[in-house]
Amino acid sequence: MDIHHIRVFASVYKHKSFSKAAEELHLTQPTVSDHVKALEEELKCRLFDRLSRKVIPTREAAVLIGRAQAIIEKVEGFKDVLGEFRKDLSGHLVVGASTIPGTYILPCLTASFRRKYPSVLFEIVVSDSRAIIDKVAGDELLIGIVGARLESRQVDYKPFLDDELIAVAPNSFEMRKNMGIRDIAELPIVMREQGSGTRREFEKILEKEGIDFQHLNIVALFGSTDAVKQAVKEGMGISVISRRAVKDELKCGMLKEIRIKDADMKRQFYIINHRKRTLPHLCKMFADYLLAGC
Amino acid sequence: MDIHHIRVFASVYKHKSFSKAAEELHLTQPTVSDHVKALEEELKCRLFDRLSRKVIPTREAAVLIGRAQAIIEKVEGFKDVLGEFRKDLSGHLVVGASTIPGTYILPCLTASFRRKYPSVLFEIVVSDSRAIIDKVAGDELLIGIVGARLESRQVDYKPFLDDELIAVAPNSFEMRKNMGIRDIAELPIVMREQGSGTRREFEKILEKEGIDFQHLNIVALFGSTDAVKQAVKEGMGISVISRRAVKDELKCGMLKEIRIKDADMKRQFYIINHRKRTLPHLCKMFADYLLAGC
DNA sequence: ATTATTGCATTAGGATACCTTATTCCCGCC
DNA sequence: GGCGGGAATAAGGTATCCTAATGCAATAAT
Repeated sequence: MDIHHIRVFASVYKHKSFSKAAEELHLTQPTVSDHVKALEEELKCRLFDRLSRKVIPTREAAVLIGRAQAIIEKVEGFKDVLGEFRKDLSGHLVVGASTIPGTYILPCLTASFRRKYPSVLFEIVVSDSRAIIDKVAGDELLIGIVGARLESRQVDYKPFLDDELIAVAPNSFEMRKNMGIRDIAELPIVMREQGSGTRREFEKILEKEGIDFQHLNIVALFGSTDAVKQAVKEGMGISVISRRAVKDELKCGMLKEIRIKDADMKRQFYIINHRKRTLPHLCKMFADYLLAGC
Repeated sequence: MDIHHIRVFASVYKHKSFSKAAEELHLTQPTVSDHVKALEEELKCRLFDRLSRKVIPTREAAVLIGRAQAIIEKVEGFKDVLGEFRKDLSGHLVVGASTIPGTYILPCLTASFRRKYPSVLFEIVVSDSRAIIDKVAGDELLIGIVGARLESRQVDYKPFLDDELIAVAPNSFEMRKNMGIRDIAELPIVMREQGSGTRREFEKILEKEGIDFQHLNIVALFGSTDAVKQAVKEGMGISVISRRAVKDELKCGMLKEIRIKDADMKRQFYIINHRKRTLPHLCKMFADYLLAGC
């Protein structure tokens, strides 16, 4: 019982002719004969009386034609269901983000996306990079934006925006000229916790310069970027932090940047997703929107 | 886009497994893989994420599954529609019949059929054999019961009941012993019209005996059997008529039978239908009921 | 770590169903 | 009786579908 047979049956019924049906379906007349015959054998009942000049459907055919048309319609519509679904850009979109992207990047980007697609409801889950990566690897989150690239074979990283780490000090700090990375390492430092992408990038920079992280003069660890900023403002020490996080403070003079002459402090943000999972349409649209530069 | 593909898709969705689906559908796992792949290519979207140990439907699959199940259900039901239809033995059943069957046979048989299937509405069209045969040949009637076999390549005859023509005379008639067919031919005769099966059978009998119908002493022609009977009772002459038509009159002595020693006056009734048309189910059931001896 | 186990993908082969062309058959119509 | 329209039949090629065997990746077990 194939959809083909049903299609042929319906066409013959419509035209009351095998050859007309063949024409409509771009088949030959013998093929149509064959399919009708196959259906008749399967149903164990004659569907058409083939008179010399005309073809007359039997009562059974008349009973079946409605059902046949319904089936054809449904099958035709099968593809279209997807089209409808794709057009409908609304729904609940959960995005994981590490601290910097979640706090200083996504609020702006989600706002602009929502201006384009107003019926989208965003939920931004903010945590540190390690936690977001784990959640994506573990299928708890479908998409995430993080500031570090940690080993995980489950996760696919796509470079997103550039960022730069800078060293910041309290406004009272007396800046020397031409400070290098090794000078920084001598100062008292306030840092984020272990899983932080910012911290990890800083560790990598130190490593490249041959400086052991253990030997830093770390005076406090905080679970949030804001806490770090507050601590620096209070004069606990300096910190190394995303330029994006302290843009406002630098502008109004609450913090000052320590320019470092010898280290490349650039870093990347990444859009991440599970390597094997297909993103739902809305999710994919958002990712593409971000990657295309919004 | 084949029904097969959809069936496989639905099964994989149900079991979240290609191999379980293969088992359910009595296919092999590669076949299932192939079909899913074909569907995915046709729809240009991934339907399942194949993780190592589990298969997870994508959002698109979730959207399609409802439609898929609806299609499958409809296709499964396609055959059953016929079953339902066949069970329903009710409706309007038009049967053509020549005079004798229509008057003396069908009333009894339709009554017994209706005791079995009470929701059938009979309509018996009575005319002479020629007219009924023409209507069946011309698709005006689907089924008929007649007392003569006339040439028509459109019509299929199935022998039904036996009948016997007998000669009847008014009660006042003075019977001689050992009357033969040639004696009958001498008497004044009352007859049915040209198209009558009874008349035609009588002509055939005469012909076999070498008697020319033109030489009969015909005194009246009537359009109905009852009229003939009345005429005989009134003493207009004798007649040759179906035994079934005069059963009651013979019993209560209103007519008397003239026994004829030398002629075989047996004849057949036939159930007829168009050679090329398929009978609707109710019609076929009734024909089978009659042919099976009720 | 190494080795099973599970589960999907891939490949090659053979059977089957499908479609086509050519031809025949049937019936109604000149 | 010959003609013509329309379906059935026959024969052949091809695409499809299925099986069996193998590959490959991710767990789970030793």
